[in-house]
Amino acid sequence: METVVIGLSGGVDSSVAANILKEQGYNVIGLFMKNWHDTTGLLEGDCPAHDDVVFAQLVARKLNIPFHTVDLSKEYGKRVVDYMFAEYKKGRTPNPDVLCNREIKFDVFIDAARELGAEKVATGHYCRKDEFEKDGKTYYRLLAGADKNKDQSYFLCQLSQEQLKMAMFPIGEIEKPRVRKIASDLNLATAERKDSQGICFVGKVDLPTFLQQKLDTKPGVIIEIAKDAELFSKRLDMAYDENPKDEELRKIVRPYYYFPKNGEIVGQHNGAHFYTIGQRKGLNVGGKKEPLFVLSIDIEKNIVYTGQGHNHPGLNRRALFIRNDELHWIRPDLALGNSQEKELKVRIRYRQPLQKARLLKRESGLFILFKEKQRGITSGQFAAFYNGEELIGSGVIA
RNA sequence: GACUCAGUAGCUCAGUUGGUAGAGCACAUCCCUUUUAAGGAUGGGGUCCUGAGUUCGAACCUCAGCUGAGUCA
Repeated sequence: METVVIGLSGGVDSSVAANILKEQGYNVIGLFMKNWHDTTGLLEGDCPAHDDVVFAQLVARKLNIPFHTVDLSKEYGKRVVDYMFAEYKKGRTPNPDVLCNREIKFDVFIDAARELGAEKVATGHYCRKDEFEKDGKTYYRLLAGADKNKDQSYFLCQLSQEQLKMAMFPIGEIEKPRVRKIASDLNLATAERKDSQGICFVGKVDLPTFLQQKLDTKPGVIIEIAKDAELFSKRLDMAYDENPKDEELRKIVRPYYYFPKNGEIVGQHNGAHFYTIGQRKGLNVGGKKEPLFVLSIDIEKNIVYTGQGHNHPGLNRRALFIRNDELHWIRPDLALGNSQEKELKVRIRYRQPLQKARLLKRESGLFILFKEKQRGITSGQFAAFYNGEELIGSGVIA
């Protein structure tokens, strides 16, 4: 009987996942991890994370499986939270949960699970996995969850074959309403619990407040760039099917760089690094016909550039770039070689409908050209590439 | 110095031949969502520049004043 350690979070998904494993005949062990103790900037009054361990334990008892806890907060702080602050400081917008999966749930957590005798590790993610042989070698595939609405494969876009090999996703084949139903049929304490939100283990925080722990406030100006600003008309654009030269690729992939003379001052902010591209709320600038969105932040000069309306040219871009050292293939056998190209589906944020795109690999990195212009392409976020249902790679947007 | 125009929610403005006010943006809350965002719903908020007058009744009419913008000398 194979031993599987399931990460019990105190939510429904992992509860039901544990039950499914049990029914499938595995030797199941529940392991709860506590990764964060601070509550700075936490929203929602009381701290719901405090109850999580209690719920996890209740579920383990109900399912009659051993229950353990582990404190990985030191590693979490070092490998996820520090990265977060560092990225924001650089003016990028990180995705801590993608890192959390790569560095914690499918790394140090696996180590902890192994100490309990785990041969496999399971989580309550909505995604699927399968495997196949090629040239005598086993390859693992990360697939979207059967519940299209809940598919969480995006958050696992940085996993390796090694990590995938150990992983099991018991609820990947079923839909959320069914998960709820199973939980309530089993009378699990977590059946009615609200889905968790916010940063994994940290919770729903007010970002500026949270970031102020380590990042200083610094007053600066908000500048509005008109829709018809000259720099937009000078911008290179190209048809999706065109065959671009390398030089054109480099141009089209570049974010817009603004200067104060390109627009006019419309307000004040407390630190450009507290904002992200595409953001609308929190600018505190009124008197406009259409809402103002952040187009760009300049960390050096501490300026937030904004533009009016969803269709602002500065907000919608055709292409993005991923550096070689920030490019990751879940399926190394499908990695594009330099000068190779492939049409795939890409998403640049969780739950975004997949977008048709051309991936062009060059010596300097990977260029992604979208069929439709994309809103809020943001440096530091992850672009994930799908071949049908399968997530084959990802990278950090430069 | 004269004249013209303007002064209405935090901002930009609309408004009824006179019956005590609205829209967009901003903001708040909730929903959605294991990132950042976006999106959806709901909501709070106004001595209608000040004073006097006309009127049953004025933010809308009259007069004076204050403030701002502009034009002409």
